[in-house]
Amino acid sequence: MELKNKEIADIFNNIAAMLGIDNSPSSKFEIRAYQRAALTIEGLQEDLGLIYGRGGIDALMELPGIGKGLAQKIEEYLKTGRIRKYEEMRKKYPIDFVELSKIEGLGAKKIGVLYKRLGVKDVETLKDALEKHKVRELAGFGAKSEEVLADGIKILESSKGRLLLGDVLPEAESIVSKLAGSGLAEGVVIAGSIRRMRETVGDIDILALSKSPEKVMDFFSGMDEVKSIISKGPTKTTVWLKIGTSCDLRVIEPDSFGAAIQYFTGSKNHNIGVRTIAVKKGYKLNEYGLFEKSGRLISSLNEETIYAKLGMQWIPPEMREDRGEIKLAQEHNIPDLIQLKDLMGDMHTHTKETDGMNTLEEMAAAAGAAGLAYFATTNHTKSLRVAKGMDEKRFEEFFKKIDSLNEKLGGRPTILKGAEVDILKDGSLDLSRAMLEKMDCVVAAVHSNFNMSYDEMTARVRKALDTGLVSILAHPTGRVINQREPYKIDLEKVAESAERGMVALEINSYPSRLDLNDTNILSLRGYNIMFSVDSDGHNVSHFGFLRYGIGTARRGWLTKANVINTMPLEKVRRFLAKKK
DNA sequence: GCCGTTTTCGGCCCGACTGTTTTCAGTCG
Repeated sequence: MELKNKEIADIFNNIAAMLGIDNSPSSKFEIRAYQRAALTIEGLQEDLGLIYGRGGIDALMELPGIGKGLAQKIEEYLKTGRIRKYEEMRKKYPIDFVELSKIEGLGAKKIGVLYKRLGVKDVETLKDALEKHKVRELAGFGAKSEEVLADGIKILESSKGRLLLGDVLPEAESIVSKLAGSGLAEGVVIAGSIRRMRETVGDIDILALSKSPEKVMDFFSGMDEVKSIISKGPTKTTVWLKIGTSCDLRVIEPDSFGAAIQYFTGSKNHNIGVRTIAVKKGYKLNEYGLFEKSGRLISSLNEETIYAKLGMQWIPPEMREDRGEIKLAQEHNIPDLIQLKDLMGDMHTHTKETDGMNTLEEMAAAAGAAGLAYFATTNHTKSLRVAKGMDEKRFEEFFKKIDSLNEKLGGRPTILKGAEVDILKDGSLDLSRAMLEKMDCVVAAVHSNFNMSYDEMTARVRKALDTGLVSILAHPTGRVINQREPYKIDLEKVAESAERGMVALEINSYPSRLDLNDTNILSLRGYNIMFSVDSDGHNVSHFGFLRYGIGTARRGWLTKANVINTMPLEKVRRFLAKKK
């Protein structure tokens, strides 16, 4: 997330917490408004400063849950670096709510009591109070509370925050398959942010259908993956996993499947939107079904019917972020999103010749096994010395190998000749024009001098695209999740060049990249540009990353027609040759 | 503080689990 966005979301969450302590009845909904806005901002990833720069207060007010009051507070923060109302409130409660709230079981009310009675304002002062056993003396707290809080602090300190989808999804699938194999459940599925294919995951949500919930919960809480049990009941159990995240299991009657999976998939703001529509129609929607006021069940078995009874089209999970999809579903204009099976090729892969782990032959076999009809090998170029980047001579040699292997394979799959050519500091490309013109697929990327100004970086990349030699711009923002911020670049200006020069923008499927991300893609909807969903595979297993890139493309509302590597080989060759 | 096919006031999603309680508030998702 963009840094400013996190700061503003934290401030809104802090304000919500402070309002929560004071407990006036009218503030109940004000609290919810601040929390909802914070959630919206946390999910944005596009910089609020950019949005504000584009359209001012009005652009901010278009964001769901942000009205005039909050838009003005965001403006104040962007301009002055502070929000006066917040600083006033901080004088009364100088507490780090955001940090303290991360402790399981600790919310605004309890934090307020701990502050007023014991002066607790951050994790350190809480630890001190716990060690002196002062917490158990407070009304509403006991010895057990001290134990739970101490455990919560340990978990918080060992937690790494949100984990990569690419790390968590395989773990979730393993848990699901064990639960399904137990014979205790009729069905087990993944819900939550994993089903929505968010790039990072805060916890794992699993839904099981069973008529003997207690047995399922016993099996689940006893699994090898589990480190400790946070709470356990017949319909809901939460555990902490050894991989460093929590996992919720909800067990539900098979008849309620549709209502349950809809509810547990979220997002929270999407559900609030859908439930509000239900209320307006005089219904009630919960995880057990859609009901009339009288309590009569209208629908519960599948998601499609529930959305239909609310006058909506079914909404793919990846779109359920309260970003306009509810209105679209009411108008029956939900796009037919791209699917993994639509991919016919992969335009960005590496081999042992540079920093890949496998030979060309091994990569070809793996691409074929992954169901691809073609793939481009795009090794690094000479300037990238750490990756043993290749010069013109080595590319000539390597391409001879491709010719002979292509002959041998007879198109199963077809290997395209390419390079991931460095865009140098001055915007020139790291191979000769003559060499690049010989290639089927030129992927260009920035791998150095990340700290340029907004204008310099934008000009650098546009200069490269404007050569007419580039087929695809790889990982266009350069961000690496939890490691490196995106470099400063004007994607709209880049999109102008891409549109003019028939350059596809990459959705890099590497789990730590996923670049462009969903919000980048959505922000470029006004441009007539194509995308390329690529693995950036460095070994044979990395073709499996493509599902994460497809998830991101779906979160960006893309269809098959927006993505070049859904085309059959001859058609994609025409695109690469820049012929319409 | 947000929001509008009940539109500028008067509503605002809904249920499970826990600990400390004797009927519920706080927390979470």
